[in-house]
Amino acid sequence: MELDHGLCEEKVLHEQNIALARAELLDDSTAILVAELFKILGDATRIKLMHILSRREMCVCDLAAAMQMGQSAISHQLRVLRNARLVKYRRVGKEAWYSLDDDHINLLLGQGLEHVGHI
Amino acid sequence: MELDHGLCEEKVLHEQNIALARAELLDDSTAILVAELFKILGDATRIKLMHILSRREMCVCDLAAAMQMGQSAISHQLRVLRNARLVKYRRVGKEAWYSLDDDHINLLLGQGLEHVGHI
DNA sequence: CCAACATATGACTACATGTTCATATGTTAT
DNA sequence: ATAACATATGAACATGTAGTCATATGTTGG
Repeated sequence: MELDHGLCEEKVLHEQNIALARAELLDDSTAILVAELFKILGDATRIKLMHILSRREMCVCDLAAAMQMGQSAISHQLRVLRNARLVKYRRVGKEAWYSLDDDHINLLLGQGLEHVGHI
Repeated sequence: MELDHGLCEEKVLHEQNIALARAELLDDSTAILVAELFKILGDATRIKLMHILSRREMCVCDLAAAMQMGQSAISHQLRVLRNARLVKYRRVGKEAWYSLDDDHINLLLGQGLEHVGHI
């Protein structure tokens, strides 16, 4: 990391911008939190899972069948979503029924779909 | 990928859920597009860059100075954002002034910040 | 208790990704 | 033309991640 490299030429104008940008800079922890949220949304499998779960509660085995993927892969991804509190689940006997944790996350998903023009 | 493993026990109930989920499944290309969008938002450096650019137009060298990072790293990240059409830039002499491409992306950023409770 | 089943998890592999270093490209002023 | 500067880019390296396989955990019915 090359910290103290010189500023640009037009010192007067640019230093003001730099100072302002620095003052308003997102602090590391916040940036990391937001990035981690988006990172979790940044996988097609998880997107599909969440899209399914936004419509109905499903158990792991059925999710695997619907997505035509192995149970283990689905389970691993559900753990990621669980850890990020994006999905919740309840146990019914040997089955685990998953659903979206709240509507806020559904809103984000919708915004994403809207942005790529598929809504 | 273990495609044809058996369904769960409660065939009747579950098969309906599976069929519905399959019918409403996001198609691959859409899921990948959305995932790629979120993936790009899934990095703290890019989040900070976009946060800065949501407030004011900045040139590469000043962004590097404000974020205390090397010019090359910033430039690489700006290219990622550029390719995803999340930022735009205009050349002024030797400088390149970057800004957010539109407000929609700013909305997504805000939603993310809101979700992690930092707004 | 035991067998069958649903889910979770650890280890491993293949692949993607962020930063750095060195260098190329392109612009301006002399 | 040349030097100084701002930006872009390629290669290399370190780290992270998604899926697979094998297996563990935990539940239900016999």
